[in-house]
Amino acid sequence: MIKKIKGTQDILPEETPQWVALENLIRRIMDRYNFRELRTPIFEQTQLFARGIGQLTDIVSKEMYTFLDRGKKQLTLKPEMTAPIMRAYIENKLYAKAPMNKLFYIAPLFRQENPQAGRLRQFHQFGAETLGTPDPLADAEIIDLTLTVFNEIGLKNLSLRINSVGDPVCRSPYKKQLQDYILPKLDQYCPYCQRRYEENPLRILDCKNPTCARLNRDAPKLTDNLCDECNRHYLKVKDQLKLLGIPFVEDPYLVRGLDYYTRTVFEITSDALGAQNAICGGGRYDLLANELSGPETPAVGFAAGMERLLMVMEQQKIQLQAPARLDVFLAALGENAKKETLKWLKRLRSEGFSAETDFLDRSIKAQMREANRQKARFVLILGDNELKQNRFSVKLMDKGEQLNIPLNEVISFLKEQNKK
RNA sequence: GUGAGUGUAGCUCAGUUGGUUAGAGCACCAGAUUGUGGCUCUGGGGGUCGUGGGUUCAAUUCCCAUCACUCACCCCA
Repeated sequence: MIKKIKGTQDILPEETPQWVALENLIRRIMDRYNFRELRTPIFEQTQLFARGIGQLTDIVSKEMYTFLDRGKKQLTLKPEMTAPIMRAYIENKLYAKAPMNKLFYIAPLFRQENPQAGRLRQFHQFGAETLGTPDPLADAEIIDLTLTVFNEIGLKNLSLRINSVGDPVCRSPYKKQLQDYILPKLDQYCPYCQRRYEENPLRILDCKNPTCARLNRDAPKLTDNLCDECNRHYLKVKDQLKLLGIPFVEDPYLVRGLDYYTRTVFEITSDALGAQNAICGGGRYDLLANELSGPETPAVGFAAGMERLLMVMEQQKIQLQAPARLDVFLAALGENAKKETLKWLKRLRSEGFSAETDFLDRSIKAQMREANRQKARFVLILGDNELKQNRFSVKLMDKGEQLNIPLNEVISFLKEQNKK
């Protein structure tokens, strides 16, 4: 048997309504916040991610699906959306059409990691990016937007953590300061942290190894060493969150994995998930456009994991949409009646009813069972008796009643019933 | 890449201290009700016990290997 690729999932018909409902809700809210959808190709030149996300990040160094096409071009299935959005923004010169662009996406992404609860090789994210302003109000709007989506879904027990990672001006002296603090105890840190020491000492701060966390307790904090501008920015973001009534926790150890972040970073986690408990992450990335040879474009955005959201929703028994119900099941008995079924189905469907019949030549009993299985509201029975009288037997499945309705009145009868 | 756990019916799982025809619940089909669903009752179909090898008179059970899945580490959505 040929099986699906490890870490991928079939989304079965019983699950798709929940997906579609979630997507619709996201689109409605994006519309209210005036973000517009941008769709980009499923693959890109590998260079885009290598330069945009950073060579040293886990995503680029070991998780990308990269391959050569027939022209020996190196391509990569997109592992995240911020770089492609920025590429499209630069390539299509959106900055020239408007001084500021608010964009959103819903897209499948690919990372070659070992799957586990809440982690897949093909997964889906939705997200939004505000391009073209350094204003802390934009940071706050992005955070408010994500929480609005989660609140309207009805999610409970989320927590928002925020931090500022500064900019190159304040980060490099701080890096040195941090390395000076760590160096005397470097041999006590875990092997991963020892490796991070040279390349990315900031990441040592959010190591979850208990020993490392203990050693980090008295480490200098970047938030205490921000330059004036970064500090003012961070204060304004926090002010706005307070004004909006959004509860948050400052986490000086929150350091996000991708290289392009500057200033604001944030993460939203749910206690309903396993080890992979982040449902949303984001922040400001003022330098990415430059990195990709575009015009200087301060930007802020977020990405949220759809599968993880759906997992939390399932745990919290949140159903965005009532399960689908069939309006009408047409049960036909005998050759003469069967000849008429498709014509009647077409009529019912053109009147807006969902309608189905039996294609397996089954008994009336089996057809009724099928109608019940599909939660049909009405069953129209057409047999020899009905044909003789030019009438349908109409069974109201919820009540168990059965009526006799002339053929030419059945549509208006069903419409009348529908109003109740 | 590393570690642990699990593979028995469509699904969830029992079970066999190695022994003839491998079980339950749910689901499916049929009958009780020969033109009527849900509830109930009765019956039925469906399994190379993940795969390959070894030990044995005999393996679904023990041993080895292998594959798949799951969870976790790293990191992330």
